[in-house]
Amino acid sequence: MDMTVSQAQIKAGAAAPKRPRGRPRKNEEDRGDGNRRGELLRSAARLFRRQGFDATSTRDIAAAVGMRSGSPFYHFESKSALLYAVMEEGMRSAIAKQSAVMTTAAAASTKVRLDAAMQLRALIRNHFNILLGHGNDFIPVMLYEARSITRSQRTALAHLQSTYEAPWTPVLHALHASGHLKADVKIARLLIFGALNWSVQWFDRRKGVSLDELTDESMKLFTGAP
Amino acid sequence: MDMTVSQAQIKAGAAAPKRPRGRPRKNEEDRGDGNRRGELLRSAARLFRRQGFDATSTRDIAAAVGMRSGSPFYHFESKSALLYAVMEEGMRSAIAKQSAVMTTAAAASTKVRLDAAMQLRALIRNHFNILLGHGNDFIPVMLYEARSITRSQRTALAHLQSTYEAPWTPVLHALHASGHLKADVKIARLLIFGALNWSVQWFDRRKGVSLDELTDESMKLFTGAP
DNA sequence: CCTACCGATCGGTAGG
DNA sequence: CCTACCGATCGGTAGG
Repeated sequence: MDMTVSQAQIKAGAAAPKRPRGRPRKNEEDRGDGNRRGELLRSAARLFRRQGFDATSTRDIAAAVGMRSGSPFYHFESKSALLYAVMEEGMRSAIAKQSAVMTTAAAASTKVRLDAAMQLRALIRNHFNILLGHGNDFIPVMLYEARSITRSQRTALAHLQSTYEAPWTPVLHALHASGHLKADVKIARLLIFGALNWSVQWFDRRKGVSLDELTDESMKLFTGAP
Repeated sequence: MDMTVSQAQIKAGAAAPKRPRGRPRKNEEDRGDGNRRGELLRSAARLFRRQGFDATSTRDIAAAVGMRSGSPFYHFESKSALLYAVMEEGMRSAIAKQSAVMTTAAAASTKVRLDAAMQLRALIRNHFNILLGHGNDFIPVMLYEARSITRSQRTALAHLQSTYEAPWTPVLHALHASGHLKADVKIARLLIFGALNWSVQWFDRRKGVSLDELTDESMKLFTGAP
């Protein structure tokens, strides 16, 4: 720390004292607001969503957080590692929000056996929020840029997606058993996710319809009752 | 035609006889199987769908039809003009197929007032075929690469899309009036298209489920009855 | 995290 | 439709 220049010079041929190289340790990058990695993730998500992955250069991302062109590679191995990080962060956050919502829904219910329709409503409402809520670019990026990650990354993501989708299946089975859902559960789940996910393409926050209304209409469409 | 070299040389400074330059006339490019433009369109559609627009180079497309790197620009002004041509061709073909289907459905019916559920079924079945049928890459490209065309191209496409969607609205209104569709018609249409369009992401032709089954389950999900 | 840079690739064009 | 080419941009890296 207090080593003088002359002392350093005595070690002839030894490396001069440098700032640490390489990517920062996990607990370094996660703490505080000096979280440049997080800023990169958020900016990358916004740009990837707006322009697409291929049309966004690492220079664009660097500029968005006030860095020079080469600096994102201090935080991420490659551009596609950055894309995958956006997707993974999006899925982890979505899974966390969904469990919180389901826990709350369960606690609010006075019945031992939860009403399946109410649960589906909670799942759909939360899903719309994840897709369309303000500043939520991570999941849209995951949905529409899956082509640009490697096969093994896709496999890893598929596990997170299974975790996310898991709570939907028993709810749909219950609704099928009670006659509220007529279609085959497996295909219904795929069609329902499609209907919801596609909203990213047309939903306009400024145009009147609220996420609650969207949820009501979805429930009517899929189960015949709000 | 029979002008000799010496005759040509007499016209000092005049342009020597050349093969015609520029893009071919409309009636030239549309006739016969020497339709290189059509081959370019089909190959571009396949590559754009597989790899995405940005990840596909004009060299890839040229190679796919056995051309050299610069030759696609003989047929199309630019790469994005090629993309737009794929989308437009996709929409025109889809509109044509849909009208044919609706005409047939009307002719097959003995009732003056067509059954709305039967019409919706026909529309959905045809839509699945357009999305998932063998070699149909044009519409998937249109659905997932809209970001890469210009605003004015998007406006032009929107007109074609309105034409395509037009027959759906009265059918959905009829089903709403008869109580088979509970949701708001406008939102229902958006959600239904989402459910269908998303199938491009997960449908696997080799995995058992047929387009007819998919249509049945869709009808059950949206109207409660196959 | 910055400076300075490299090799590769890409859309597009002139001229035949 | 081919040949030969150009300018621009891009992901990524060495070294500090």
